Amino acid sequence: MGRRKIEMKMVKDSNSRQVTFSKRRSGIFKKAHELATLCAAQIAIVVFSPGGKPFSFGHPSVEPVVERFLNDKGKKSTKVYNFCRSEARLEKLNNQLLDLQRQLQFEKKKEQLLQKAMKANEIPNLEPLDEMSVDKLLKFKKALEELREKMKARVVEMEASSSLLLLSKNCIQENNHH
Amino acid sequence: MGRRKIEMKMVKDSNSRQVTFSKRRSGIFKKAHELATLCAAQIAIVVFSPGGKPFSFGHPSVEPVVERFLNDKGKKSTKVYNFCRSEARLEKLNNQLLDLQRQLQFEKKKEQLLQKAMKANEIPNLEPLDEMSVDKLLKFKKALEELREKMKARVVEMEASSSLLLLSKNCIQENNHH
DNA sequence: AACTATTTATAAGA
DNA sequence: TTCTTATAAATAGTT
Repeated sequence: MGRRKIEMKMVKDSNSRQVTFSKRRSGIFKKAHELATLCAAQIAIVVFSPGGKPFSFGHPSVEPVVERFLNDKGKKSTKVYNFCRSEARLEKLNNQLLDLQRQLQFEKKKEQLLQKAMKANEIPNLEPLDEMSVDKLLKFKKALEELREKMKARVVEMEASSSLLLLSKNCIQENNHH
Repeated sequence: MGRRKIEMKMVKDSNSRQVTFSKRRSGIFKKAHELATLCAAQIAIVVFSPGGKPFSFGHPSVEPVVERFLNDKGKKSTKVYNFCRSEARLEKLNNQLLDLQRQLQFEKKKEQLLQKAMKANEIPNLEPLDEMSVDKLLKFKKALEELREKMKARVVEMEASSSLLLLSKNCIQENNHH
């Protein structure tokens, strides 16, 4: 879209990347506004710039749309939902960790390549990144997984007993939107 | 965009509206994918069709991006919510993750500096940066070890409190602001 | 679902 | 940075 067709790869130059990000972000937000207007649709967008700065667009606003989406997704619960939520959050943490691991390893590789290149150019070398970061991340992940398994077992057990309890106390379960 | 320019009002005919929604939704998702690819950006979109059906796009996926956004927000604003004990613990895990993300940002910045240095054919003073990196990694290791201990404690606590939960209709909340 | 006449988005340049 | 503009891309109405 523009003077030239561009390859669908990450823009290497950091300045150009920031410019491209700004232009395209506003383009997407405009499209989102149009979609909401034309179709009476709810939409939420959150995006982080390459520098990690958050931007968002929401119609009517981000939070209710996101909440609705997350609630629609995984729901079966009674009042034990606090524990289910905890369990769900653990899974999210797990996913985030996996992401971080991948990103850290990716960064490490890139750094190694850069260091090689610098060596070839007779530029003083940098200390390699400590392996510890990735190792500890892996252990952390394992611990989280173990914890999650224990919680899962516990939650299932509690769901069974507490739904009986709640029934006897005339509690209304939340609706499942599906 | 198309054979005719259209007014930016809700499309009245329900069939046309659904068609417009589908076309534009896929257009936006495509743009989002391009933004993520070109700019190495994280993006999450959730949208409900006029009929209330949910659609989503996420790079790397919806949940971590939304979580990150919500966490960022919570950092800036006053805490409105009370958390159950277990959730307060989880929030600490979240904070640890945010720290990891900052760590990652740091590595990325370092990398950018390396690239700049190579481009400019100059040798910047990289030694302080490198020392800082090692120092942060050591702190990171310590934090992870503490975290593992906390999680172990938390499992024990959960197992104890789950029996209490069964006797209580509502989640026992408590302020957890130290 | 496919097709195009148009409109819209945007990459590069100023 | 903001604006301009040539070109790529999206899409409204049609088949």
